[in-house]
Amino acid sequence: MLSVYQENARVFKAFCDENRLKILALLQSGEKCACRILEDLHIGQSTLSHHMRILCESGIVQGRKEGKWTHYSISTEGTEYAKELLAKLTETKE
Amino acid sequence: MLSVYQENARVFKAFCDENRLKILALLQSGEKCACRILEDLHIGQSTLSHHMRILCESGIVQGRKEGKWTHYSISTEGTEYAKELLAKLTETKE
DNA sequence: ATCATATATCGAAAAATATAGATTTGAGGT
DNA sequence: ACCTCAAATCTATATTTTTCGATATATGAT
Repeated sequence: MLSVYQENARVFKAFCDENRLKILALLQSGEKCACRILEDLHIGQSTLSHHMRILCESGIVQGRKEGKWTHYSISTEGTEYAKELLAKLTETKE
Repeated sequence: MLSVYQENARVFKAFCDENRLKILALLQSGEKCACRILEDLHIGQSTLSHHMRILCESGIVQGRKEGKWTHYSISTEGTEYAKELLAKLTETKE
């Protein structure tokens, strides 16, 4: 059981790591499979898989399995949710 | 020298830790001094100081020294910057 | 059935981060 | 000058996260 704070923190884990920001930058030009992302990053395959899991758990990225490949893309819904959450976390109500 | 990825990651470090989200929640009701925040959190004084530093480095929080106290508050400019950055990092341009 | 490829998972090591206690700094008060 | 309080810094430790190599799983090709 995660607290609300932990759940919210999980959303922003997508953005607080250098490699994950690089992955997001690659996905901005459209859906990519893991092997394609791997070509552009200087990390091992299992490390990439770890980052993709965190990105998916944050809701910012979604994966689509097709045969041997998993195609990853930026999730519009997840992104909207993160934007709303950021607004809520920083609004001041004095 | 930090990369642009590292600099952007630094902004979102404010939101990817449970205790920092609790601190931000406390600051939503207005400026608070560190000793006041400490009362509501189950962490040591040096640990709080560490988190306040990260929050300030992210730009989301600003500190104001007054005598013995440091008063912390949510920064409107920092918050706006984070919102714009989040939008940029997640926009798709296919 | 065997092989090759893509990716996830496992287990361990390395690196980064969070935490706490002790010390330091700095502002007031007596 | 001395004491107290607020907060930062220092040092060490605990915990978490990142990373990698090896292995497992699953799909498609031969």
